[in-house]
Amino acid sequence: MTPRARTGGVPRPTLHDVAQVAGVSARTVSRVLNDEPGISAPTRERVLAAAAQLGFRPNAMARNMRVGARDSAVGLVIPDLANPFFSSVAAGVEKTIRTRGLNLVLASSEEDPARERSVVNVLLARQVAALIVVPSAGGDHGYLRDERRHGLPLVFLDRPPARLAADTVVSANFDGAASAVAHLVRHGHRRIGFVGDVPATLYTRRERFRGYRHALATAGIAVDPALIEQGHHQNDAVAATARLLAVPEPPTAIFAANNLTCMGVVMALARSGRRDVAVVGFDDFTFADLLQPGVTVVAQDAELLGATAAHLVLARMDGDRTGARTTVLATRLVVRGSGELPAPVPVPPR
Amino acid sequence: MTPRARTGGVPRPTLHDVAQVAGVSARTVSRVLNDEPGISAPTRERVLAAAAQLGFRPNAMARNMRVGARDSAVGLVIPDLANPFFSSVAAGVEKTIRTRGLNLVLASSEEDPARERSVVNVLLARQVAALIVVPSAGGDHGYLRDERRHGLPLVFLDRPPARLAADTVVSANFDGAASAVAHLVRHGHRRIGFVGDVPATLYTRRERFRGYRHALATAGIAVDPALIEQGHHQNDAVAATARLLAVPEPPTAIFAANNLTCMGVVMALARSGRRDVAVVGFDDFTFADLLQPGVTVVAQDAELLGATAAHLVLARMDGDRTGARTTVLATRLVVRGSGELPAPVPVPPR
DNA sequence: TTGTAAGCGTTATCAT
DNA sequence: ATGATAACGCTTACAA
Repeated sequence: MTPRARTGGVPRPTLHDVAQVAGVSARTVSRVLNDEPGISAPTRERVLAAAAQLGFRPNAMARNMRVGARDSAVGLVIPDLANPFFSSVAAGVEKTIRTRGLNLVLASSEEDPARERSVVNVLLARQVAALIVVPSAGGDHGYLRDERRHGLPLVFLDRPPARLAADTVVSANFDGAASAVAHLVRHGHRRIGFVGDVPATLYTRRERFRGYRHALATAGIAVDPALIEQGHHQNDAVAATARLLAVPEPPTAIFAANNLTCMGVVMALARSGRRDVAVVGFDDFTFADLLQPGVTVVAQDAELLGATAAHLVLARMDGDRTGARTTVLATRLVVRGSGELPAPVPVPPR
Repeated sequence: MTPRARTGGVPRPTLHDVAQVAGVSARTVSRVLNDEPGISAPTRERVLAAAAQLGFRPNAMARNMRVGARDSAVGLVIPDLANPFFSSVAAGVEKTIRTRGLNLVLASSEEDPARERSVVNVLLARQVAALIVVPSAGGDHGYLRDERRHGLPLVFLDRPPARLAADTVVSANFDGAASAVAHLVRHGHRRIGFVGDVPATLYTRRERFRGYRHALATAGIAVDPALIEQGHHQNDAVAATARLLAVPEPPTAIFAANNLTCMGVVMALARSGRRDVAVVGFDDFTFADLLQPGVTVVAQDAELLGATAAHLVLARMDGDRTGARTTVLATRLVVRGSGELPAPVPVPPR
């Protein structure tokens, strides 16, 4: 009757219990279970039998502690599990790390820096072998400097950290956005609306907005503040689109800066029966090709983003001690129709 | 120079290191960090300062081991992280357990019973506080009987376990499917195709097929094997739909037994320009309401499914020792247009 | 108010 | 080929 404060039920058998049943020492059981050499066949048999009979399961916590190794888990912090972009990222991470027998521990920060820090601390206390973080806007990651010094593989994903130099994997947000807007310009548009993420301080939002402005500037088009809107959820974007269409000289095209806003823009246009407004979105989504017209997007590969971060983690675990690096993954313009709608008023020839 | 086999870098400071710097014993540091009473203010200060200076982080593994508690994590095994249904389930679990300070450890089984068993073993070795499993078809969960005996809260989700009595949370698959098909019958259809999950042995597939047959039988319609198809991925369902439309007396309506197959069916119909075939799907999906026509579905609440399983886990952790129970969550028919297309040939009056 | 010793379940070291 | 003992980092008696 050991005084173990378990959830209830019979206490779980330990190595010693197995040893006792098998009539050997704990060390021997350990040897057998770890396939160490120098064990006689009969002993081996007896130990295995005893373990099976008791339903023995090694305690990985105790093992890790003794071996001084960190846990065999990689922590991943994402802002929102229900957003398909982030769940694809998670899938990419999981597929990559499990080739090395590592597990995924997932936590959600709800896009809140305080909560992000709290879950990061929990993961670190659990001795995760590495940490991948999609940082929330407004955070400060200086507190992770020590961890890096202590050798923790730490990679930031989709957005760079604040006040800390660390490995980072991001999409080519600026280039992608610029190419999207240039695409619209090429189709004759000069009044191009922007519907961005929230908050406006978010890295991806800022970069994509830079790309938007750059493409306009390149085309000699002035940025009209009346054409700049935002909204994080679909419904916000629906409202934003309505506002855009109501300005005195409304846009003939809209660039939607992420998957959710793009869905909102598309919804708003579909509901109001406007099939003349061109749309290009950032980040692809299911059914973008089935809508009428198909939605032209700048696609980023979410799984690849996750896999790339995971590979970086593995390299660090393998002893790569080179300086922090930033990897930028190219985006790809996927032409489907909505981005090729011509501007209604033909551009006058030069 | 302690001989710790860390990933590299400086070894991490321990309680003793902090004690040494603060000039107190480890016990005192422990007291301060756990806010135990009986500590003088100055000592407290010094300890806190030392901990901060060293960047000390308590080792949760060591703590749990001593306290005899299990890990503060709940393990969740799902077949596929990239499937929005399962990521919503995960979101529901996460939101619920974090109200109790528990973390989510997620693993993917790839719908493979062998892999499922392997990841379950890894999670158990990690001493997860509880386990929620979406079991793959063809598995045998008898090996978990001991765990239940040892008091491990264990809940099966979306599908029941094989060869084991344990808590289970599922949707009303039979009822939902039957109501979907009855809905089509009500709109005059008598040639109703079925596009099911893969494998055909999958619990949800079997239940939904039972519902399909039941609804047909109730309407006095014989099941025509030529109208039964299947496909797990969208593309398979696209092909399945094409085959259905090619049979001598093709269906005027299709019941798609899950979200992916439904997307495939809708895609196939959209691409072939068939707007006359009615469709009802099982499980809702984004944009189902934006397509032309909107897709009528039997919606199940994936997040609620996850939350319900998590609540069951919490109850078990709180000491609920009653027998294994099965919870069935109702589905809801969401009418959007595709399921209300009338059968082209009017049904002759009786 | 603070410290000492023991022990959680495992593995490493050194014997035998 | 096998075992006794210490140790991993922490908390819980029990002293002082």
